[in-house]
Amino acid sequence: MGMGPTSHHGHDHGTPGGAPWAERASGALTDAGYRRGGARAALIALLDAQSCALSAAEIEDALKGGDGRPVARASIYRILEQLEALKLITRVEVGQGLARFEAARAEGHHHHMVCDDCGTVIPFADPDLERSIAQLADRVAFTVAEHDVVLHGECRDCATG
Amino acid sequence: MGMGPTSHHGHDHGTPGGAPWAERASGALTDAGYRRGGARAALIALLDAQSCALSAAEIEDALKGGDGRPVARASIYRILEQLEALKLITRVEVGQGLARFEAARAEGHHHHMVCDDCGTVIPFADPDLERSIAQLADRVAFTVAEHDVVLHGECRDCATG
DNA sequence: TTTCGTGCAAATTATTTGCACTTGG
DNA sequence: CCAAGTGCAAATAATTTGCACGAAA
Repeated sequence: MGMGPTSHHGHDHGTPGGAPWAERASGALTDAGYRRGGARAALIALLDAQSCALSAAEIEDALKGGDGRPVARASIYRILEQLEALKLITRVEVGQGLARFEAARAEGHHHHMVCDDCGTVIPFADPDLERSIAQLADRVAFTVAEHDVVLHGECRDCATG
Repeated sequence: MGMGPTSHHGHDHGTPGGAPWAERASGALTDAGYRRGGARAALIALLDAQSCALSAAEIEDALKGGDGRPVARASIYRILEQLEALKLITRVEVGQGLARFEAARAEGHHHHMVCDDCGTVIPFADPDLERSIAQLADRVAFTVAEHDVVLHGECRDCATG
């Protein structure tokens, strides 16, 4: 239950240019007693480079395609499970029958729009929406740890063309 | 594209006691050219009696357990697919690796809280949240047809006991 | 009767697990 | 050296599909 390698405390917003998430993830894994492993490092690097959620299959393909080293599907799922347990990544299900995963960064909180026509997933952020959810979370007889908002519809390309 | 049995127009909130959804569903199916079928009727009746989303397995068990007549799993999925295509039901995915379905009633719009501990799914409604989503929908370069909000955390029972 | 609806069983797809081999500490 | 990390292939779980029979129009 360490605080992580660096001396940050509480939130850690900002730092938009660099990407401390990969470091934080590696540190948290070490703290949790995990060893260093090639597959895991490749997966973390890939997730860190994404701006939105990827499915296990997409991760496998990206790593196979030279964007890191190839990692077996089973390892991908196992690593994703570990990362999720440590809250380092977030699982996103948008109704396509598969799960997507993305780095959980305090500063990059967002939700998703899904084009039910072409399947594209587009991220978006909205402070007002977050405020509504925060207020709601205080009122319900339920301890809210996370929340997900998914908008379904048609993306501009599908609506236009 | 009928308006349904009664002469409502625009929103139709209220009608809490009766349940015109089953009728509307049957009517829409007939309009769409479907015949009348026992399995489908049983499924519609079951969905109409629920206050929240059920999974395919739960539907199968409920129907097998005397709450209607037994329906084969394949038929359940096929019927759910038809109902979803006609927007008569809504598919809800809350991150448990399975899909849930519920009647799409204009007057009963709500979202879901999922206890990540015991798996219970609890419905809730919040006008302020809806307002935020409606405003957001107007601003984005995306045609929003539906939306889903899922709160993850711990239910009162799991937090207390 | 003629087409659609339904059940059963096999097929698919996403994900998990078992086990042998490799590697980090 | 030893336990943890990883790959491969088989096992599961949810959902879909093919085909034959029964029912609605």
